[in-house]
Amino acid sequence: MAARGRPRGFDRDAALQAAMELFWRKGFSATSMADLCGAMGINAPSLYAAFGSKEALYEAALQHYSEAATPLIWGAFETAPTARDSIAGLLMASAANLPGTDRPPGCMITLATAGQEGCARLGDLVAQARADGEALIAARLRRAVAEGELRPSTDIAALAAFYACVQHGMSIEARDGADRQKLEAIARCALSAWPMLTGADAPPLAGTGCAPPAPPAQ
Amino acid sequence: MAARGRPRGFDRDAALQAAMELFWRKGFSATSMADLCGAMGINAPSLYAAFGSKEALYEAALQHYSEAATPLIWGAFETAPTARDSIAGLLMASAANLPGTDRPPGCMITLATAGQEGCARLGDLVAQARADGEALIAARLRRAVAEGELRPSTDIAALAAFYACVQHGMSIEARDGADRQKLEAIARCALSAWPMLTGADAPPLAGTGCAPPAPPAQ
DNA sequence: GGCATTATTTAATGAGCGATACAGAAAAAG
DNA sequence: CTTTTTCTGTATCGCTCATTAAATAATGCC
Repeated sequence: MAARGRPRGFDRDAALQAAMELFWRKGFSATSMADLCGAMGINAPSLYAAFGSKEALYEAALQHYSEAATPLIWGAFETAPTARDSIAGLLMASAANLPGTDRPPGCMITLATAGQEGCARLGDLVAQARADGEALIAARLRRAVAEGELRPSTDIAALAAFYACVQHGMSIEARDGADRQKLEAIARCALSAWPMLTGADAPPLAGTGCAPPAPPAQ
Repeated sequence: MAARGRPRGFDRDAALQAAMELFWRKGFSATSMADLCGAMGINAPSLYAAFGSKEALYEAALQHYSEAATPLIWGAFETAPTARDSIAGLLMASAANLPGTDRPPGCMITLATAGQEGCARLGDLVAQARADGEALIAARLRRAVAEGELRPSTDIAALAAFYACVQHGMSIEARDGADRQKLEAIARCALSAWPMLTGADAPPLAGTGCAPPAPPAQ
């Protein structure tokens, strides 16, 4: 089937890339249609014809981001020989890629706040993507237990939450200007807990002096 | 001096509290004047007379938040007998207070994105507040070195960045629905690295299998 | 009482928002 | 060629945004 009618006068992928960078940097609601049209080099009707709406364009930009960023951050996660290597690779790749030299700093998914900005559907989308990351870590740890790398008593949920938390925090640090060296230092600190978290049968940090729960306040 | 003129018909602190919760939950630009007026129970001119502008109101709300939240999170930080206790208390208090049961989840300062939303002044304000938190941790660690608790070779910058990163990440987890138990598990994991990070003269994680730096991509 | 001062309500301001109607332009199909 | 189809530019839609002018109401001071 041939392309009927007047051909599109712009590169759809390049326009999507420009929209992604803008959404990534400024968030959903702070990015206006005028901003988008300016960065994409097209007028509003072309944008609507190609992407449907501002919300649909954000969704496409998120997909585009995920396809570009996932192999960089998670590329070696499943193929690494040990769970320890998987997580070390994840954190080190995050440290290498999150500082924004030519790109916006931090992870677009981690820093997205579309849910608070009134658009519940987009908020669920990015929250789900964040949860998927933690689930990937947990699945890798479960596999390590099944393969005998980790003890069955390993607190998988706690480890997955911890390393996901560190990776999320690194996006905030990156957005505040942290460079690669600083993020790598953070990653090394987080990884230094690995033997303690996986080497003992006792629950992590038992008897290390943490105060008992106090009633939540504020 | 007596109060001349018609007295104010609303409670300024209660209105500020309502504005704070709205900004906290939705961010600066996604919170409209109509939202604020509705939550504060006043009309726009009263808001402008009492606070000056939307931006000034955000600044006042941030100040109000800081005064209310700082003692809860950082209250025992300086008085704790050891740096280890200071940081454990910081993370455990964060775990106790960040899950939003009756309040918005996560830390207002950590999650603030006003800078990306076009208002540079407010962005600098919250970024500075985040940097201040890390500086507090670093100062506490320096004190611990001076008092002999920690070795002079301790990598203070790395430790401060790491624990600040974990605390920042906890706000993202809290906003995604993490409860107190989950955040406490994260805190325990982070604290379990303490002996490794402070017990050796060697730089943290030397020879623990972290890949050498690769060229940043994406 | 009347006057000065301050707060409140109502209503309106201009600007910017996301989204579209319409006409013209560029291609394939007949 | 004409017709059909699709894209592009201009101009605008109705709406919401933050902000404010004007009029009214409530207090202290005289």
